[in-house]
Amino acid sequence: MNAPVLAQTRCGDCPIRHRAVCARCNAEELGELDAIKYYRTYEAGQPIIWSGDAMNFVGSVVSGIASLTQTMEDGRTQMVGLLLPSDFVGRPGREGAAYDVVATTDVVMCCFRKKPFEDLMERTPHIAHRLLEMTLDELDAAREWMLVLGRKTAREKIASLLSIIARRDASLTPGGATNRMVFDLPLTREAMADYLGLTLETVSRQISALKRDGIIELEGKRHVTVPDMRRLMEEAGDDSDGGFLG
Amino acid sequence: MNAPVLAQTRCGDCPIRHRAVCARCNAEELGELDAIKYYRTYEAGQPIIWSGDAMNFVGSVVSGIASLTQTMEDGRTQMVGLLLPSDFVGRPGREGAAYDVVATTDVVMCCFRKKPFEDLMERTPHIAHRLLEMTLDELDAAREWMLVLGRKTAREKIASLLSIIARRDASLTPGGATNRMVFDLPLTREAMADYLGLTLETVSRQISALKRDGIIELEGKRHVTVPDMRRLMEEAGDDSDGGFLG
DNA sequence: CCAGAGCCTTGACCCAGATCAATCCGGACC
DNA sequence: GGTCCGGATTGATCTGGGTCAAGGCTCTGG
Repeated sequence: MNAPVLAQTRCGDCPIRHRAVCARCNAEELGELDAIKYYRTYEAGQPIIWSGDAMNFVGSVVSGIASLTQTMEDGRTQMVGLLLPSDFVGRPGREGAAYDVVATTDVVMCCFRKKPFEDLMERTPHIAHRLLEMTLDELDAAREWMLVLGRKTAREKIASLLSIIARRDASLTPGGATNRMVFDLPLTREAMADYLGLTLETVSRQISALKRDGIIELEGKRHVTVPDMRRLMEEAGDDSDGGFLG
Repeated sequence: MNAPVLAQTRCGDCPIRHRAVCARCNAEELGELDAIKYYRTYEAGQPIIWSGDAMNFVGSVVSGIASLTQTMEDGRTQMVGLLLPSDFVGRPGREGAAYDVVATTDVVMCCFRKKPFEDLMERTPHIAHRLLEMTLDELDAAREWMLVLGRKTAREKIASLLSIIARRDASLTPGGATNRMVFDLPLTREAMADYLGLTLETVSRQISALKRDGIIELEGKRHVTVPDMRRLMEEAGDDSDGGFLG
């Protein structure tokens, strides 16, 4: 099932043009990247990296969904990042991993061996530049999320998560954002709870409530239709549409 | 009162060697930095930048404390970053500010005009490199904080904040970290509440509780003595000491 | 076809932390 | 000295979301 993806996924002609490093590379740099890259697949539920492990690669997600999580010794866990296709993983210049990375669905990663990648980065300023931009984006997303975790109600949290997933989904789909959105939830209720700082029961109840109130429609447990994104974003308590439309 | 600081603060001989850009610059680069830098002071409570405003500078905090906050239209606010001396402010390559930046105490900033700074960054790879490192640090801190916001109890949140402040304080003080720590809280109870996703009443109650239990001692409302950092960090629920000691 | 496993939903109850309200304390200013 | 004012504390009460528990779907495998 992954085979066709692997076969056609080449850095110079990447189906998703992973934002990480390819977007602005010229042919020569792409050649260098090609020389140090390799693909790996992980099955749903499989760990990609454990927090604290030495990490000898960086890379980006080609397909599937992975998550960054942090766990306290008594088992409380908090998801601190959601990695969708084109997202970058790894910390150039850092020794170990800071968080657990787990494949939430089946995942294909495009990896670069770390040392050569860092060398290339040294010689190629725009790669460092691009990486800085991406890291700033992630920082913004993390800070946005701090507001969700610290100040939003359970209902607002669910609405925020749904609208973020819808938004990211739209950005990957040619055709993009419309007022009516249809997508599949890539997360279990438990994973959503870990992301939102809630329990899975509360997640379930709030999803039922949003359904009852006509904000979303559900087909099965995962397939979501949002008849009116504006209403969903109101529920999320966002003061703007986050650039989602227009 | 700020005068002496201003007088002696020169990039090449900065009292705090602000981590931002100086640490690895050679004489020539320092000269270029000197040419585009200027100092600004802000009084406690004064806004430094409003979210969405155009931002024509980057810089670092020389003295005092500033905070990054996000506010929802109904007034709920969440602090998303605490800027202590040597911390960097600004997003090279970005247009506007993403958050409100407010001076929590009187603040002195060392600013660089943005355009020339970006040009310099273009020509000087190690500055971009340094900035990437710093942004990765901030991202780690933000993600660490997501665990605090999402999964910790009020008491653990307070203990986490106190130990972070103690830790940062120690790193600025020659002599550094010991098991007994003494410092001043740079934040009001309300600001602490905004950082922690709590109300100021809960903050007050939990501080009283930690005092009652002998985890901390208070002199006045702001001066804190931690007789045993290990106990405080236990209360914070951290699985490690965060590299604080040893 | 049934059994079992995973995941999800729903109900009943409880408690940590929010909310509302009454002081208190310490500095600034008259 | 007294008054004012902006924190901070403490108490009383309420409630959103956690906890515990009982099923319900749906897919897999026998």
